[in-house]
Amino acid sequence: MDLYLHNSASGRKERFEPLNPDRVTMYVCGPTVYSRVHIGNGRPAVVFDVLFRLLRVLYPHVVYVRNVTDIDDKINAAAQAAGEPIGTLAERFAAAYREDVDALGVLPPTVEPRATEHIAEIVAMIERLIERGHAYESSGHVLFHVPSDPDYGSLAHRSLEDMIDGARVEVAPYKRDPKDFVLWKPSTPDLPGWDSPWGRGRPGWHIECSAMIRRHLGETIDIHGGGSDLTFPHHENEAAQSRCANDAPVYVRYWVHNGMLTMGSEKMSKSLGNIVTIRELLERYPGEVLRYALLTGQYRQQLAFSEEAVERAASSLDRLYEALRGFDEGERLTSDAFADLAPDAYPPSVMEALCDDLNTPRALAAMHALADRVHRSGDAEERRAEQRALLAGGWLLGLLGETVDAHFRRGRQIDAAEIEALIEERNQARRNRDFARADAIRDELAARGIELEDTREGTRWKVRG
RNA sequence: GGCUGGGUGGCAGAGUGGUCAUGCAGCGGACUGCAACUCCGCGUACGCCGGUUCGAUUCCGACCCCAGCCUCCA
Repeated sequence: MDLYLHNSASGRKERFEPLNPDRVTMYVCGPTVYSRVHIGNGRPAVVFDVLFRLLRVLYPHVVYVRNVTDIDDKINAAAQAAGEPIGTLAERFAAAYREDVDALGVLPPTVEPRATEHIAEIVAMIERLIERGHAYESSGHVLFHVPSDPDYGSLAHRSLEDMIDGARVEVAPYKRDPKDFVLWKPSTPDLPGWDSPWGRGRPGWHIECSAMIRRHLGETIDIHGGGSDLTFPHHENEAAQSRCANDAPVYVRYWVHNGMLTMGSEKMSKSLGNIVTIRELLERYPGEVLRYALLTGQYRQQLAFSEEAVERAASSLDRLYEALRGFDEGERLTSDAFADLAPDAYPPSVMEALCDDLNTPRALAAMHALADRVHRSGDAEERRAEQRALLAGGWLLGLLGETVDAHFRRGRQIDAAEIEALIEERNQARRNRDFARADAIRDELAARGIELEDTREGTRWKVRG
């Protein structure tokens, strides 16, 4: 099955053809680790996790790199404010990030490189840029000279004339051109720094990604992902650096950008202060519910985030889990086993939706259609087959990874034996047509948040969502 | 101002030149002792104005409105 992805560079949906099908490469901009991330930061993690899963199904070998930016002025500032060593703070938030996205069902990437572990590569790349006449040293800084790259602006679709010089940035006197940006800057003794041909200093943000990609994935990669707000200037600058420092004619074959989450009508962002952290949400909702909510919109569109959206996601997800009732958990495949299934072992409807530029809303609709098929299945064997299909589709989306039992207990510690005993007592009362007693027991359980359902197979229970 | 992407039923959100998205919520019915789950069914949805067409929410043009990027930002 062919995969189609929207390429930001061309502005259109293109058939995905990896440079080398035996080694598909993908890089996604990870977090700058100076605080807890918000749910908007969770969107690319989840979106590209779905793409990673899909690629693993379609190709034998996928290398997925998601970096950690652990050298940045904001980290320095946060460490100072917290009275904590910079490295300790960065490490703490890197761990927090992993914890947060793990709760969202995001698989670990193949490599998670840190900027500070690639200083040698960064310095070497800057030296190449200077040699080739694309960068220059000035007042202890090294700057990329934007006019030296004839293709600058090709990703973000803007000409140099479009960019109003220094419209919103004060132009530093050491820049030859207002658009020139920093590759290396000097550090003071109290700040992290590394020796370099230009003195003790630290790298600029854009060069980190260029260097890490070159080191781990090579000069040309298949997919580069990230939020649409990184397209300019981050990715444009990154592309310029790599184009000019590398020998390969192409840097990124497919640029893939996710749209922003909005709160009300505005983008969720730290600068606007309208954020809600993943951590805060996890105190109230399962990570899987948050993931479902993030998948209700196609990744390129803006997605309206709200409490109501999360509540809706919770109800929708319950519906899928209801269809898994009675599934023998012993038959459940591990995540790795799912990844190794042949592409045609996944429900075609879900595959087709995802192969069409990751149309997750359509994939979720397909999941609900599969759930319907479970409910309408004739015999136990057919039902089991439909449930297996549902689970395979679920794996692609990173959903339905819990057992039905665990899902409906909603993280609560419950004495199942006691509940079962009460249910038996109630059923005895029902047999005796003592409905007052039966209802009293049901009400008592309901007060504890436990709902009962009488089915042909007997009575079952779940914790109210 | 430049460059992107949008405006779909109560809400969220797909999609399509002429039959159905899907989910949540709501309503009616079946099932149930009553519920819940499940099932069946329901609701004059496609910003505005023109054009093309036998037929447009879908194509074309104008207009209005919204959001993102152009500064750190997923």
